[in-house]
Amino acid sequence: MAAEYHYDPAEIEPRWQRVWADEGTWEVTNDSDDPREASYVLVMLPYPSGEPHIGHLKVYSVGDAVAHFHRRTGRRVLNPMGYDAFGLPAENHAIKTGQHPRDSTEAAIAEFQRQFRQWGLSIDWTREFGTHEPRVYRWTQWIFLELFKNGLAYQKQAAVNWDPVEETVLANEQVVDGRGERSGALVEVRQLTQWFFRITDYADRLLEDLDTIRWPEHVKTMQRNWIGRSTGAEVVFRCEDLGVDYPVFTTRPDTLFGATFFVLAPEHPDVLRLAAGTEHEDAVRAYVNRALTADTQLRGDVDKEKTGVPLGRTVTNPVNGEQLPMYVADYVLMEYGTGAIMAVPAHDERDFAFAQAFDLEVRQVIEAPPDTELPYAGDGPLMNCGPELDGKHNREALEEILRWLDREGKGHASVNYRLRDWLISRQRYWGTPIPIIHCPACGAVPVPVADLPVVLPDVEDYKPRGRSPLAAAEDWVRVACPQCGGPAERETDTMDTFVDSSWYFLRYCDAHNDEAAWDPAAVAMWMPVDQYIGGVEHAILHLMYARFFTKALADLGHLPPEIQEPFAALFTQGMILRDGDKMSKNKGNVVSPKTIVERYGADTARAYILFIGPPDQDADWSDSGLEGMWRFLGRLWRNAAEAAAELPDHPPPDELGEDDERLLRKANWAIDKVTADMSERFNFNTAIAAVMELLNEITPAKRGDAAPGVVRFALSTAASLLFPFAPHTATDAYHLLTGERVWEQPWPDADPAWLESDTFELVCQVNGKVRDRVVAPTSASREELLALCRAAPKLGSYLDGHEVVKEVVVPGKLVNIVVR
RNA sequence: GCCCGGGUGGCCGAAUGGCAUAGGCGGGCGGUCUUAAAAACCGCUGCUCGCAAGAGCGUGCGGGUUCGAAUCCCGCCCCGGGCACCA
Repeated sequence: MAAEYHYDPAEIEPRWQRVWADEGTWEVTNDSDDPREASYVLVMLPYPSGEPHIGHLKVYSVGDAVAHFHRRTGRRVLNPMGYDAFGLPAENHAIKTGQHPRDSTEAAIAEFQRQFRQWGLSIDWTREFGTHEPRVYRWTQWIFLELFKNGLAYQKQAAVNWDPVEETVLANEQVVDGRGERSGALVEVRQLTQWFFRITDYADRLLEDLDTIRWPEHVKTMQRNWIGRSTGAEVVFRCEDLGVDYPVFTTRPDTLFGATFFVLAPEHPDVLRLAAGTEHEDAVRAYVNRALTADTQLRGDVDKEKTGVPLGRTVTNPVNGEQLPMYVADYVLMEYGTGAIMAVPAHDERDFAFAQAFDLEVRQVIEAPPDTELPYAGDGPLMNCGPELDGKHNREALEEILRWLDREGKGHASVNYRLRDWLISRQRYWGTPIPIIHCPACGAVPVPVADLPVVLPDVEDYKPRGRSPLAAAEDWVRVACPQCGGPAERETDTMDTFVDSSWYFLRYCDAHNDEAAWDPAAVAMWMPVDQYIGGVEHAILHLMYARFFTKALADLGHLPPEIQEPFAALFTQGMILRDGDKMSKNKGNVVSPKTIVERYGADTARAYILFIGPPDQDADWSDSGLEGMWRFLGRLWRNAAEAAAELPDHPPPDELGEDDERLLRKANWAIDKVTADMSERFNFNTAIAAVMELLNEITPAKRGDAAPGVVRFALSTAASLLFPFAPHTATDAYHLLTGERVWEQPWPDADPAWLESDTFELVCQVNGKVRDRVVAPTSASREELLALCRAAPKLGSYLDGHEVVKEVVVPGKLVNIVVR
């Protein structure tokens, strides 16, 4: 090919980006007269720090491919961008350098904006915002107040997770294996008064509605496990000495007759009172002190030996009146159930371990299969439960016992959840201020909506000192109570940044509204998000919180009631690794998108990252793989440029030759393949491979005598199909060939006539092994196919002298002759 | 321990009951261009045996179902992820 056709992305890419920017090509209005179907394609908003990394390049390449495909298949697409701008890294940076977090964050945002434009992303930039802008967090505060006024935001004193490094409390979801998610520091338990959102009210709906959304199954499973719904019963055990009732939660009321002891958590408020005056008082006090100060990580270890101390008291088993000895032990958790359990060592592993350690009775009440050792947690007929129950299947007996407990007032059916309320206050500076005023006379008073936003004041010292840095802004803190006018103080904690990201997708629908957080009509037009894309690391935190917000806001009448879920479909993309390792500055194995885009152009980078493998899986970065994509895009563009310049622009001839037909068939096959890969799954890698195959057929060496019009059609089809992955190169190639703008063209339709052929290659098998291939007419009957196969040249020696046992014919594919 | 994924040429991967290895990368061989080399571009290339024609082998391991298995079933091994004293 002539050398004068030189692929130059440095010239091509900015040229088209300018057209898109000048014409506002990717902007959409909220005009409800637009007849096209609305499609909301959203990638999780980035946390702006430093500059974009390779993960950003991947996730936005995926999002952009989906957005382009939706547009060209006739939908009008909302594809917005914003920044999750509050958060600890910027604040920690401020502590170190004194630079205001706003300044470092906005510098990062500027760099993200610059690179996103360089990547040619098809974003509607008119809707852009950062969550740190007062015009935005004003409405974050408004949502807080709506939740507060409706009892969904509340303050309580509770044992909370304190991160000693970040010097703030954390939500349960942000504690992983007993350590702060960000800092990695062992979390301490502190009794503090904090703000919570009542997400537990929504546990059942969060669980049930998982069935209504198209999310990866493993993400749904993680959410189900996190919600952790268990059904069972609350049963009351009475301590006669003190005259106090102790309810327990159990999933196995059918094993009540097997209870042989009773355990309270060390944090249980009655522990010391129960032990008082008994011989165990000192031992109990010592045990409780040790348990409360011990490392929460160690305490949670499954393999840890069971420890505990007797309380010297008993409780009455309601079903048989037996007196069960009471213990305090740290394997019982205060946060779950009632902080007390009935122990059934024969049928629970943990109770069994404790009984072994303390030499307590193990009473079997459910028959186990032969050769099964205790503890046995499975089902079976009851035993040792008295004549009325013995022999009954435990599941049946469970219902009966429940009815009996209910009748006697000793218990009732009950449901428990692992999910806890969402702790949202943070003793940190760089976040949305909680719009509450504490008045000695009136209590916690909401800031009047007219006074929003409560603007984050500037402070000198960002370092948290066990309280929020905002507490130092005394002029800001001191304020008149909106209710009584008396002296009062502002709440100085800020909100968890996950609050900001729990509603940002609603704001995109109506980003410039100064009268309200959004116009319900705008939200009704776009929501729910048709395709959400992001990292699987948000499977619980962000994705659960956003679902909760959506349901709560719908309940409060701020969203159309039918919008119960924010994200109708979710795609989670895998990570880009280097030599099998995560990229990190420490390891020095970071690939910078900036370097790649500068050297090869955005299209090579974007298309390569989509071609590297299935996008939901982790993939290993390869520099030479990137070179391969560079060669492919160059080849496509040069072929297009050459054809545009040198082949006459005639329509395909009426009389098609063999090469014309082959090329037309391949082009239509590629249309069909790419369309299926894009609409049914996210198979960008195989879609791009199909365009490569098509191009391989078009190159001058392969195309033979194909007519110019056919070559031009095949090339422009290749460019058209490649557009979602390499928009600049595809646009330029298409424009050279046709003079048209590819993004204004509808997605190509495969012509069914070219998807089929008059003949096919019949595979001829003997005993399941391929022995020959012959050309067969597509219309051939079973008998004709069999005859063709028997006549295949290489089959003779396999059939001669053998008895034919069976013949299998698969039309369009193969014939298998079974011989003996 | 429990629950999900996954294991295919030298490497990334394609194929979800019917031609194993599409597409890409790398190496090798050959070619075009060049005085020559490099670069670029084009072609061939799973393994073993064979001069060749060809034959055999081949999807983590062992069994099974089937005319036919990478694909379905049973039992293992290994890797990744999630959960884990939640009664």
